[in-house]
Amino acid sequence: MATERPTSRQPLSKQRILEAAVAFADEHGVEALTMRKIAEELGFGVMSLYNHVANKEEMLAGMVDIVVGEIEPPLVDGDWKDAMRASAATAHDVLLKHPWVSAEWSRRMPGPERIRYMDSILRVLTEAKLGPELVYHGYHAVTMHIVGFTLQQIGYEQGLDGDLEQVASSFLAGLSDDYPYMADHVRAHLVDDGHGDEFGFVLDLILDGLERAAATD
Amino acid sequence: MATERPTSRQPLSKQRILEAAVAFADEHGVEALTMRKIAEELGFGVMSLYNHVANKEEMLAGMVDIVVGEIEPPLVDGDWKDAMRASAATAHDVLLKHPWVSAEWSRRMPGPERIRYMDSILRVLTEAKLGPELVYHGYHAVTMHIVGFTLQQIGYEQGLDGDLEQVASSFLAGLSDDYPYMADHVRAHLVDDGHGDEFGFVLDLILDGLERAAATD
DNA sequence: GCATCTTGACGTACGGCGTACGTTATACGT
DNA sequence: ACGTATAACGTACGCCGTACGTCAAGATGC
Repeated sequence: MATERPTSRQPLSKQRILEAAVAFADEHGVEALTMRKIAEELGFGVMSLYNHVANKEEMLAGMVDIVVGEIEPPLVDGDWKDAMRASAATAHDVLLKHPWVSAEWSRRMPGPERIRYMDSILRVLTEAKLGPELVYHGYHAVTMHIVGFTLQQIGYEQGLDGDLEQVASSFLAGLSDDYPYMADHVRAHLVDDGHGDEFGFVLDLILDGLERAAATD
Repeated sequence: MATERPTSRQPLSKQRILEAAVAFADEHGVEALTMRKIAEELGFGVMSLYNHVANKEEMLAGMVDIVVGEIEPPLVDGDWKDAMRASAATAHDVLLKHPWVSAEWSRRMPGPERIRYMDSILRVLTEAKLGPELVYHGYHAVTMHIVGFTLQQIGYEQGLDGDLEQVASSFLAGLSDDYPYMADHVRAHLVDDGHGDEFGFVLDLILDGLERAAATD
């Protein structure tokens, strides 16, 4: 007859808080995330969270870093472009699975997992013998592509929350005839999601460009 | 002896509100922007704003669109790559002048100015005879680069608010020896801001890649 | 000249937010 | 057995976006 309630009353911890917060943000969006809701989810009072995280900002930083930890870093042996493509693909998947992360990624100093990830990218580029200048630019180009592209993709997808066809056609209806190219582009979005692997297409533009630049040094 | 106060008491309007809000966000950051502060800035009560804007979200959308209107669209005659480069450069400048815009850009449906801008980009790409597939991908690649790159650049710059050298070296001091490539990269950031025009470098990677892809069709 | 309608200002109030602060109950080293 | 540290809790504060009701001044119709 102890006073403990048997319901999921493992003690609080930073890890448990962050995991609950990530799950909550995945489901309801990061803009709906509040300290009170996370506490409630875990069955504690709001202020108990503050024994484990300094404030909401630190919690968000920790959440981002947990998600970054899910990304597979590139393998170091084998073709460097294949390795980068494979790792970028997992990064793309992870960011799509946690749609709030891309927007948070940019405005924060990197946490431990992100440092680890950055280092692995830089290592592969360095060992690809691109030279310091191209490693520097290439690193920025690749990470920019991964986060920027995914961010744009997510923005587009939830801009037309739900029925693509309906939203697009009503958008087209309201579009002035002065913008025929825009109208064509929207229609192009409607013809299946074909257009192949667009993420990979642009990534290859960058990787091939780097390779070519290294060759003509 | 009328009851009017002479101080800047032109009547409120949506345009005046948006301009004040843009200026405020430029100075204090968009996260510090509140309806009360904008109203105070203009010398009115909070709720008077709501006679001109539906809510804060609509206000933010309007603010973004005003800034997008500052971007120079590409010229349609002359070399298409030159035109794209020039327009992208002004976009980059504008986004740097209003550092909060890049982050807001992505999560909104386009407003009138952004539609106008999108159409002008698509027109140049179309008239460059890239073919529909490359226009589609190229449009996404270019706009992704402009917004994504700038967003990343801004995040980096305000991540180390103030003295670059100091922040970077203290970051290096706390960095584990397990990440030598990362350390090298941070040091590379320290050797002047040289590295030339990185924004343009990556943009050229994309533009040249598009051109080459069009040639080998 | 008067009545009516419209516009845009205003103040009040509500629910929710992040979090500072003081209190209390449990666990543990001695 | 007894201090001490840890981590839970509740209360309270200031700020947020905004729903709602009010009201003065100008525009409009007669």
